[in-house]
Amino acid sequence: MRFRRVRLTALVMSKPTEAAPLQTLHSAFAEKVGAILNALEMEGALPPGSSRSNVAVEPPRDPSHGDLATNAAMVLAKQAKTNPRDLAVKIAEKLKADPDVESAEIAGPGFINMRLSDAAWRAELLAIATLGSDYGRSDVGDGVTVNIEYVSANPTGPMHMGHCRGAVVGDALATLLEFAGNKVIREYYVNDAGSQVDTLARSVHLRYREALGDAIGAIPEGLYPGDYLVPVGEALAKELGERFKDADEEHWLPVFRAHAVDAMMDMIRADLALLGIKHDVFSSEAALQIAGKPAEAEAWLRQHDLVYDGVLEAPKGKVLDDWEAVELPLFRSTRFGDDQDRPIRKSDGNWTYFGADLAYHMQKAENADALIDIWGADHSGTVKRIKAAVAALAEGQHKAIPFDVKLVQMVQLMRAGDPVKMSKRSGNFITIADMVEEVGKDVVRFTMLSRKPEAQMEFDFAKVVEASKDNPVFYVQYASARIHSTLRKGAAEGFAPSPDHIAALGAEELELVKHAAQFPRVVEAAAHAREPHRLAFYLYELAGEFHAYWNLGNDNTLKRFIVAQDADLSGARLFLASQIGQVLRNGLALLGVEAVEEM
RNA sequence: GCGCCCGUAGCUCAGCCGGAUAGAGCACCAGAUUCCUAAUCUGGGGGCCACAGGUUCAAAUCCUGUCGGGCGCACCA
Repeated sequence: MRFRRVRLTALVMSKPTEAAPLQTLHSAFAEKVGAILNALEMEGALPPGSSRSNVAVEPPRDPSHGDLATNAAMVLAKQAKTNPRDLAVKIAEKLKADPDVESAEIAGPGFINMRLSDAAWRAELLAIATLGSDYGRSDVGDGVTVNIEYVSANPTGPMHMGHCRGAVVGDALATLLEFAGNKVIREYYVNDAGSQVDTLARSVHLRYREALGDAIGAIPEGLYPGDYLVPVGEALAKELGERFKDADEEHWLPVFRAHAVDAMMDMIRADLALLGIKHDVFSSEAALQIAGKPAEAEAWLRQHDLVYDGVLEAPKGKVLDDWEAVELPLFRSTRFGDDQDRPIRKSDGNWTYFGADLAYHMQKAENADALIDIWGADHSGTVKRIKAAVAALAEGQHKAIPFDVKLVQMVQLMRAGDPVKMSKRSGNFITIADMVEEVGKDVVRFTMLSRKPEAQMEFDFAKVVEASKDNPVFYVQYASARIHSTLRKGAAEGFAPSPDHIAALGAEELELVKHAAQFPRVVEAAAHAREPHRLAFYLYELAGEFHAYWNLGNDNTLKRFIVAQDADLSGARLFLASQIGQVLRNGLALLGVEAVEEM
């Protein structure tokens, strides 16, 4: 497999080699190449300050080319006014002087292929053991505080399937970025100010009357019919008595709205907990408005001539009978790449969703260096305006506010090949609680993370519980289970994992180490790309390598982890097994999936 | 009509800030179980990376256009 390249510039500048408790073999080599290029600059073979932004040190696609390869000579030849191969010779010479480098050969148009010494790989195996659950942890995030807003489902009902993917992706991304050296704020935006929470309050009021003995009949069109509101109504009946039973709506609406939202958020938090998801901050849209944030934002934007009063054109390509031209306060999002300026207030004076959201993003930017929103693909149309808002803020404050909106595509639920029908109106939909109960948290999480989020996916209840390699989560967990089973058996027979004789590990075992040693690179690449699914694929491959090695023992008992007649070798192999298990565990932890010890 | 995402093996998908002969699983074919868990492994066939141009020493990857699929396009949320 291939890995995203590690940029030398960042690594070389970061810190001297001697400290580096987080240093792993691959980052060490990126630095070594950087040091060599520095030396060549001193010698005059390279112009000083040459741009290295395209220099990569990475495992070659074809393993027969060696353990590591660099394209440095090809990238820098032009700047050095020489040809790639001549420059490659100079770089390779210096690489060969490194004791960890067994060979450095020039190949193709100017690649330098390195083979590392077995000792270097054994040292990496020890590093895994030493770092333990910190193996793979990185400081590339440089302590930058990232606010990740995800889920943010409307507080009108339980979490259902539509929320699931974004929830899992956001959570895994948060964990990943933390591991990669960022400070992370996990935030949930509670949309408790719109008309839909009024609808919710009315629906709950109905259930409240029902609990007090009124015959409510069928739930009227336009209200939420779901049974989940029954206990909310009952609780309110108990708490408030008959006080609001026959009162006018204006009297009870605020009370019921607040109670209903609280009850829904409790339910949502419980649903999220089933998936192992916990947010740091819940921000209320209503509170934001009460605090006057949108008004502040508007004033600030008007000052900067970014909000003006204007009239929108009628939408094209779509016929609206009730459309009429109205003057509204508009944000100049077209100045930042949007197709149309966007209203921040409605004609009734209330804030639009966007108007509040704009202020909300400004609030988030007060406490974070970078922002990430995880949204469902059905909100793709609003990405440009919110990006415009953040861009305007950044411009006004003369600072960069990196901002990413990740769109996760819909999940098509299937059951043995047939689509599962859901209808929200009838209150008949599959909730996250249903899903977790049916297939388990680990399956839901791993499956959601085993596809890139911007691609549509199917989730087939029948397939995801299959206990076979067709199902990646089982495949990876099975590797973990096998490792623990071996360690248990070893312990029972008096063999303990030990680093003392890892010199006994041969080429086949070191192949496994080489794969495990990719983990820190994968973490950095996944964090950089903000794509946790890369971890899932990596773990699947590592598990595959492990299963392949395991099966060598079927044909040849001397290749098992436990070789009864050789305690030293057994200790070394069990040590290897336990470190592979460590890497699997570290990777699964980033995905929020348990590394099982038994299946 | 416009915007965003996607198009890679028969199927499901990786790979995409350019790098060496494009990968995996499923399915199909042929094998491995006196076993530390066969819930596994080994081997095989299978590709115009949607299409057409462009940039480059080098394009599945970047740019432009076309076609196909999904999502969205009122002051809703």
